[in-house]
Amino acid sequence: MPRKKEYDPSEVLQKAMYVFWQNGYRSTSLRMLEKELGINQFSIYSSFQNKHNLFVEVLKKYREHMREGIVQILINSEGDLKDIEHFYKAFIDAVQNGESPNGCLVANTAAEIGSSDSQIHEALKAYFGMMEEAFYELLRKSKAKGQLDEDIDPREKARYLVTCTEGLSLSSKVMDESDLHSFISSVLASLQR
Amino acid sequence: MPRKKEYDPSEVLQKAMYVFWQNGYRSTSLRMLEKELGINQFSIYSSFQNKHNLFVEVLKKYREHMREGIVQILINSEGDLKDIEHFYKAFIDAVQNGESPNGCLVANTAAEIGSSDSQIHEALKAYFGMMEEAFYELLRKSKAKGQLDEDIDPREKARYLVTCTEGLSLSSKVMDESDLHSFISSVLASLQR
DNA sequence: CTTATTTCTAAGCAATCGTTTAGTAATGTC
DNA sequence: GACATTACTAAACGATTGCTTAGAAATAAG
Repeated sequence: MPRKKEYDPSEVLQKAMYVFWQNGYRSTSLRMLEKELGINQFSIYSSFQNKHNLFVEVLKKYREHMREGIVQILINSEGDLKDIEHFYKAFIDAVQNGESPNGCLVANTAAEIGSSDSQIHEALKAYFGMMEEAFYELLRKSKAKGQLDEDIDPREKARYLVTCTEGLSLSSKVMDESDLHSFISSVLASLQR
Repeated sequence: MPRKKEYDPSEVLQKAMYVFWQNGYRSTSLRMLEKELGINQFSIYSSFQNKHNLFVEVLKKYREHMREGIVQILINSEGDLKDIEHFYKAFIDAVQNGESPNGCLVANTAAEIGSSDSQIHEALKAYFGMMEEAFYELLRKSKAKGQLDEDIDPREKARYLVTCTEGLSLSSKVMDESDLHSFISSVLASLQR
């Protein structure tokens, strides 16, 4: 009976992710989305309810995007600490070559919205949790191999590395590339004492 | 000849700083400023030209605010690495007790604006430079005292600590307090190997 | 072909945005 | 006290915001 959608909501969500990523939540207008997604405002509302809900969906999509992207470097690692360096360098590279056009979407959203919106806050925590697990598993394997000192707590260090990642995202907007690489060296050195 | 201003532009600037700090650049409207500053929109424009210029002035004010505030812990230090811990804890405390209501204004602005606006970008770099110098002088003294390892480059570590500060600001919006303190421990440990 | 259902286009809603302007009030000099 | 100069109030500017709606177009079952 019904008429078929002329667009794929999943594709549209991906495009929306990049628009929000580039401009931030509040500065992204429905007119911009309408234009970039190639669909009418009505269709956005019928598929995603409203701007806020669309953004929450975008944050979930971003988590998957990262998990299936450069975070694979951590997930596929067998516990070599060098892989943490590879991950950070891949992050900087993605920022520089335009793949991650505006740093980390979660870092930007944490700065913009923080904990004032519970749904968004939950999405941010979920992303942090995903990153923490990726780092934790790597550190755990590394410790099992004996590459990581016995007195180091992988859980604590995993959280430390998450915060360092967000710091790196911020600094990538202010410092030059050499400073960012030097930051990575410092972080790595703090694991290999 | 002229009529006198009924407000102190410096006081007004300080109030504006808190409004932008709380809400971010784009989400702060002139109606909000009008209300919080207690002066008319016309007066804002006659004293500060426009919203953008007011914000640039606010960023300069914020740098002074921080330098004369908790950054004094670093500046007054005689090279004890414990003072870095004191500084970070004071930062978290200020976030928690509402003194720094919304983390670090510079971190938030870096996430929101980044390098897309040259005047704002310059103000961010100036803030980073101020923080770097504060950390650098502390580390230099610490090295002179022999508290810091010989093979550590104070300049590199100072930049490392700046990025950690910004990361801490971001994480303070997502993680709980115990995680933040554990982050501080990890950062401190990375200096005292 | 008719009909029920859904999606589309495109216009429009009130509210708010940054900024400006017209007119009035206050000040100090002559 | 007249006059030039500045700061005030308050209204208004066009543009843009998130969101809604009226009506036409498309689909598939009967």
